This record gives sequence, structure tokens and C-alpha cells, in this order.
Amino acid sequence: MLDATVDCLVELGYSGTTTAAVQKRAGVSRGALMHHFGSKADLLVAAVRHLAEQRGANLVAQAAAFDDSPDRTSQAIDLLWETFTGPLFTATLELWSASRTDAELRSAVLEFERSLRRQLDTAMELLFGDVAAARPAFSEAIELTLQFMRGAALTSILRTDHRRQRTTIERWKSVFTTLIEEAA
Amino acid sequence: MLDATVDCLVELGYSGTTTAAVQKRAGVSRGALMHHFGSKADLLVAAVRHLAEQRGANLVAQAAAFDDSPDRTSQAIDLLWETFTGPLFTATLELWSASRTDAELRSAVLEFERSLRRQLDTAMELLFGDVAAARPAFSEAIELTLQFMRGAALTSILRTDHRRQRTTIERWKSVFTTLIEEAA
DNA sequence: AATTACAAACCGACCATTCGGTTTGTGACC
DNA sequence: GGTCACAAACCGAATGGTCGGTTTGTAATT
Repeated sequence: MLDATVDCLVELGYSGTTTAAVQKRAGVSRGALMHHFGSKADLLVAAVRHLAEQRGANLVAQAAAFDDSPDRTSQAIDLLWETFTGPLFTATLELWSASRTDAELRSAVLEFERSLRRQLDTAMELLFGDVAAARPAFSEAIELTLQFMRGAALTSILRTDHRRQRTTIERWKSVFTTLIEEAA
Repeated sequence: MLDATVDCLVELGYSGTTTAAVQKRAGVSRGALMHHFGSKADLLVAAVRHLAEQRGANLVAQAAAFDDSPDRTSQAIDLLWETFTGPLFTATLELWSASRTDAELRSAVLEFERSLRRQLDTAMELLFGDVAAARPAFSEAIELTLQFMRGAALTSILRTDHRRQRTTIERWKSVFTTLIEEAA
């Protein structure tokens, strides 16, 4: 059912994600849905958590693919960008936007985003080492990168030119390098 | 009525922006609203255009405040950031998000965004001169900046720490300087 | 092994409300 | 008197949520 909810968010958007739509997609009766999730709000909050787990899993899967190549920057940016790509992020974006005017959803999204950030930091430490990753300039660079990527992801929901987006990310790698080297 | 629509988008979000809500806020009867805008879709498209005009007006107002101080970068970034702040952008964000799953809205938003971009380019030429602004590295820097600011704006709908956001923007100024200087 | 007792999972009809949109009416202004 | 700008009653469809009832699983009792 949670997968169906995420599917609906991706294909129909937040306002199109009705309980009926989720039922149909999950092949479940109204009673079943309402039995497991007392209200629509419950369903959405559960969906947020579900998304958090899936995106977290993606993250560690990517982290496991780290190699010893000297180009750690490239790996780091690719890892981060992975977090902002695909239907999983699209669904997150819908919830993010909707949570602006929904207090209950907002706190769920905030909690989820914090947990994701923690996993991300762990991955960065794995890539760059504890000492380097703990430097203020480094975490500042990560912060800028996250903001940049949110924007890039937001942009790509209207612009569908994936190749151009890829170029932009590659461009960011050099910016990121500058950021962490100038304070080294 | 268009102002009321924008207000609804800001306070109630896209899914909360119903025709009834707009009526109530505008102090207008159902008949009046439907008379001027044949359907809800028409209303939203008109609201997009309305927003475009308002944000465009903001842009030229800011551009008019240009002075001859040497710190053009700071002015440029502030001008850009102005475009991503306040209720006007909040409403735009709602429409942007909704337009992902609504073809009619999408084309309206795309057109609007193009016109805004054109005005922005004009302002940049005014600040940096035609020759400098025409350099590929320059427009690339602007492109990166826009993506970054979209992300920063998206971030600030969940995080309400404006001071921290301001710091991030200030930090970007130095990044931007590096970007346009390294290819000069 | 069979019976009982109970709980959780599940179903789908039903409800009030709200949605976007239509139709009909009405007064003002050219 | 005809058109325009608005008003209000009204419509069917869809919304989220409730409710009584059925099935299924499970553990204790005999």
C-alpha cells in the first residue's frame, strides 16, 4: 500500500493522491486501507517514513560501491546526486511541498530529512575520512552542495533535458573541489 | 481575484486552493469568478501570468536600485535572491510543483519562467556590461546560481532560520566571484 | 482432536461534505 | 430592448471517513 501511495504521488501528484486512487493501485479494499491507516494523514506520514527507508537504503547501497580511486570528489557528488534522482525523490518533493501548509506532514518530513542527512554524513566520513569531514569548511561545502542539488532536482521536474542536467552536475564537481581545497 | 488566488496558494497550498476558497477571500460570488475565468484551470493559468508580472516588476524595481559601487557581484546575487524570496515565490513554487502532473499548467509556468529569465539577463547586462555578460562562463555561472537559489528557496520553506539562509547566500557570493573570475 | 473464545484483517455499502461547473435569474447600462 | 456583469440556486461526481458484518488466524479448554 505504501508503494502504491508513492506511485500515486509520482504519477498523480499530491492533490491527485486520493485514498481511492491508492486503493485501486494497491488492489486493496477501502476497509483494508482504513484498517491499517486510520486516516489519510496517517497514510501519508507512513509513506514519508517508507520513503526515508528506501532512500536510506539507496544511500548505503551507493556507499558500498566506493572504491579507492583518487577521485573521491567525483564519487561524493555522484552519491549526493543519486539522492536527488528518480521517482523516490519526486515523491519526496511532492510531500515536501505539501508539508509547507500541513503541520503534521511537516514534522514527519523534517524528521525524515534529518535521518537522511545523518546517513549522508556517515557516508562522507567514509569517503573522506573523519578528520577531513569534520572540518567546518567541509560541512559547509556539503551544505552548499545539498542546496544546489535541491535546486537542480527542482529544475529537472520542468526541464526534461537530462544530458544538460548531467553537465551541470559535472560542473559542480569542480566547484566542490575548489570549496574544499581553498580551506585545506 | 488573482491576488486572492495567490494568497490562497501561499496560505493553503495548491490542493487547498479551491474555487470556493478564492471566492471567499476575494469577496466575490461564484458567478463572478466563473464569469471572468471559465474554469479553475483558466484561473490558475491567469494567476501564473499575474505572478510573472509581479515578479517581473520586482525585478526591474531592484535593477533600478543599482549603484556604481564596485561590488557588482554582491548586488547581482542580492537581486537574484530577491527573485526567490517572499510570498510571490512561495506561490510560484506551489504552481511549479503542481505543474509537474498538469500539462496545461506546465506550459504556462514554462513560458512564465522564460520571460522572467529574459528580464534577468537584461538586468545582468546592465550590471556587468554586454560584453562580460555574453561570455559563456558568465551565463554558466548564472545558471549555477539559479539552480542553487532554487534549492535554497526550497530549503527555506521547511527551515525557517532566515539568518542562516542569509549566511548561505553571502557564502555564495564568493563562489560566484570565483566562477566568473577564473575564466576571465 | 474437536470446540470454543477471541482478536486481527478485511470488506463494501453508506454518509455528510465539498469539489468544479451549469443554469437560471436580475439589475444596470448603452 | 439587448447586452453585460454579476448573483444564487442547483447539479453530479468525488472526497475522506464510518459502520456493521465476514473471514481468518490462534491459543486455550475440554
